[in-house]
Amino acid sequence: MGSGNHVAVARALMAWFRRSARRMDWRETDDPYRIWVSEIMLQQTRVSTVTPYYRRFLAAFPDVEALARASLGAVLKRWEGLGYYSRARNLHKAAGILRERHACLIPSSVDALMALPGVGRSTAGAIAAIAFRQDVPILDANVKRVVARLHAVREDVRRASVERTLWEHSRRTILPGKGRETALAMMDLGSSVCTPRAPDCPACPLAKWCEARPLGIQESIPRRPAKKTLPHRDRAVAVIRNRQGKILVRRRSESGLLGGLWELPGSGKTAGETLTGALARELREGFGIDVEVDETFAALRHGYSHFRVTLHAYRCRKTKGKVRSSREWKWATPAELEDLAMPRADRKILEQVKINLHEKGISK
DNA sequence: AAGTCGGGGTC
DNA sequence: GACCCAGACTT
Repeated sequence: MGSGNHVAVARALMAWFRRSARRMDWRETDDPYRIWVSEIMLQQTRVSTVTPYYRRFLAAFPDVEALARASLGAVLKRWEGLGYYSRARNLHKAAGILRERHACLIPSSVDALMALPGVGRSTAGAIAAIAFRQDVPILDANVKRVVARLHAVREDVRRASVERTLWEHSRRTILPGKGRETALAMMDLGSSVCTPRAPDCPACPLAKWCEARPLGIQESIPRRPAKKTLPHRDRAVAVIRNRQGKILVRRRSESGLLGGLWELPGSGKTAGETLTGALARELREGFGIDVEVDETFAALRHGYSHFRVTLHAYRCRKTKGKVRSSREWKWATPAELEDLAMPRADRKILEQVKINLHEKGISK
């Protein structure tokens, strides 16, 4: 594409955007805090998924001060089910930094934004462009796809050298003085017209400049990496009730998978072990209690980003010992369990527990 | 550069 | 089932 066409492309994009802009809660505000929250929630997450979470989160934490003051547990509870929980941890941590060092103000420069935990170049660009109306580029999945097709980039778009090229292409789409509108327009175009599969090229305002379209290769850009089959694990989890009918739960480490969430105690099996044997061992080593592993009442398949797991839920009875562990744990009533942030899979297991209790006519 | 990190909508 | 999503961070 000739360099002289960039302004024409940008103008065509703007004209299309004025007719086709999508409406979203976070587009109705100029509050940088709200836009920041939305950008974090939207990382690797669809608009339709985010919307209800965004509303509940902002109702609970309406500004930086409220978020910084809240406990991590309260923040994670509002994030429960949204996934990628490091986003919530980083958001909470960043709020603390903003309160201590920035008088609760969101910085406006890309570099200062990138210094916040959980804010990379793309998110920093989006906040600077949308909240502060700067002429800076973004490169989310939508924009990456649009510019890769526009310039017929056949290489793997994850390669660093290719990514630098795409950033430059994104920068050239900015209509001077219209950084905010350009960013929103490119995202909308990628979301509603230049879609991963079956793009609606006849409706595309950039069709006459698109290099992929005349070659018929638009659907194979960006090039997908070869699919790899995800490993599968089996895991046993225990439902242990004490004499008050409370259930034993423990809190996961704040780093790593599902960090900071509460879960049913459980274990994977190592070589030469049975699943129930591994569960008994984990409870002995991790909590200092002996249990009798009773019947299994649920098996749940669940997929994570890089592996799959089948959770086998066992009812267990404590036969000896008092719970003692270095990890954080508690006996929780059903009502208390509702207030803890838990992984989706564990939540489903507990739903089964409730149903079973109901069927057996046991109250509370 | 490659791996880690969720969950659900959608085809 | 596989693919995809307003990516960041660690190793």
